[in-house]
Amino acid sequence: LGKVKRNTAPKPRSATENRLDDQMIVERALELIDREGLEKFSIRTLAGSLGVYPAAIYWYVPNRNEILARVTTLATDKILETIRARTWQQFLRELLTSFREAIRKHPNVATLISGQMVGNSAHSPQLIDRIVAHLEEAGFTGPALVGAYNTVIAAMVGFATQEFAPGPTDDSQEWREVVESRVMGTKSGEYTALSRNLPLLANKAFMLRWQNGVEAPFDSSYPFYIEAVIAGLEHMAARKRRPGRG
Amino acid sequence: LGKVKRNTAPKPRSATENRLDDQMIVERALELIDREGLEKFSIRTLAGSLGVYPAAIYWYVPNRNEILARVTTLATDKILETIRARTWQQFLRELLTSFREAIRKHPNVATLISGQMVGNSAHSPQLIDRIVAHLEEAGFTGPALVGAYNTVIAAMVGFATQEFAPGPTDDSQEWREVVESRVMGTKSGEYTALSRNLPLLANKAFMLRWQNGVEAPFDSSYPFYIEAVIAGLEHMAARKRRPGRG
DNA sequence: ACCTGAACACCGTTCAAGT
DNA sequence: ACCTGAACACCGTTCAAGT
Repeated sequence: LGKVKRNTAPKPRSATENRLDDQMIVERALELIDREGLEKFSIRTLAGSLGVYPAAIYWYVPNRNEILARVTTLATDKILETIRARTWQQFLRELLTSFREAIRKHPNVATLISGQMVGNSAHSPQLIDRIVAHLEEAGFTGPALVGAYNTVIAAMVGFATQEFAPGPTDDSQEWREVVESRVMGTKSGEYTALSRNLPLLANKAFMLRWQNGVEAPFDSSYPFYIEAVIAGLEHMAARKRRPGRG
Repeated sequence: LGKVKRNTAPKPRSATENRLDDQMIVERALELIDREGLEKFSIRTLAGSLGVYPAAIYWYVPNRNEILARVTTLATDKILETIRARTWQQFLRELLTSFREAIRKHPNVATLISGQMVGNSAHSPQLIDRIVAHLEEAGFTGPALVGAYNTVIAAMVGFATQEFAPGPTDDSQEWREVVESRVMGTKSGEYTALSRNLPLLANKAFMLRWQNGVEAPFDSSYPFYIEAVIAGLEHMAARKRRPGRG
């Protein structure tokens, strides 16, 4: 009522926070992305939230992509802390669980992480070192160690980032209609395996759901997935030990 | 020499292509993304490339996100065609290989696919039906079928989209320096497992590379990954058949 | 029905100028 | 050293107007 929208003018900073630095820029960016989503995030809203003009950001950070890269690091850099595993199997179990919990807390960065983090240069050497150490413990050496390492990283990132990635629309009713029209709107009796299992899969499976992991988490699929990944690596480790197999 | 940059004015359409439609919009969009990358893609350059004003696009397509969603579908909708498998294991082997080949041809859409496709509503019911049918063949029913299905989708999308996702910079020398400074720039002797295996992993592993899958594909890691996924699912199928286990 | 031409409300980034 | 204030070169999208 009578309020004027003034996006260009920064709000005054409070007395306690009258100096900017790069850490508070990245932390505030993560807060804003958590709250408003990635699409609404901009340097200008970030600056406004910090009470400065947009150009002030560039004194501390070279560009927007650098902020986003540091946001993904911030969202995932605690995943090692809770892990207390003795065996390599238990380590992987806890690693995948811990990573998923991090994404669950920051679902709006999920797409950033799958898009940037792995291909690029985020995570800490500590994490990489511990993964490699546990895979050596499992018996992997040489090219098999490389394969096992890449399998672990892809497995860690691949599931959870998909599970929690925001849907195509905020309106789950609209999303549901798109899914249903695509799955149902076909000649009856054509996709027999799919339609037979549709009650089981509906809203519980990739490409057949209308809510993302925040509202409808894959809480029973994920343990299955973890055990499948570990069993697969156990099999490959055993295969390595009898090289006559090919 | 003397050329004037005129981004706002559309080039005249040739006589053969003087009518627009949604299919050619999506196809041209994919071409432009393949050629110039996702960051440079815009409705305005797309319109310019088609010889029309930007607003003309909106007669056929509701918004930019819809174009991108249809681009991901276009880039991946042929993956079933080459598959001639008899067993479910061989089907998964060919599926993961075929999906990776699709991403290899369109690396600049990799981040779109991991960000949108799976969480959302892209793929054809045919693909889903065939995956479900082969997992039933493997012996999965009930919640285990859901787990196996989600495992297959996450496995299919997770690795290849990461592998081919564009790096943080076009300059691989710069990328290399970032990776090296992060991995090397630590107290010597601290990350023993990592530094011991660094020659093996360098530029062949996620987070330890400075080229993406286009220049340095994970051609030996991917078969390892496929076999690990299949072996893991075989293990879970066998576990299902003796329910006293757990 | 299909597209133009212009406008609206934004962007990221740069840069001289202030303090 | 750190930030302002304004500008540049873009965006996606809307809409009256043309044909």
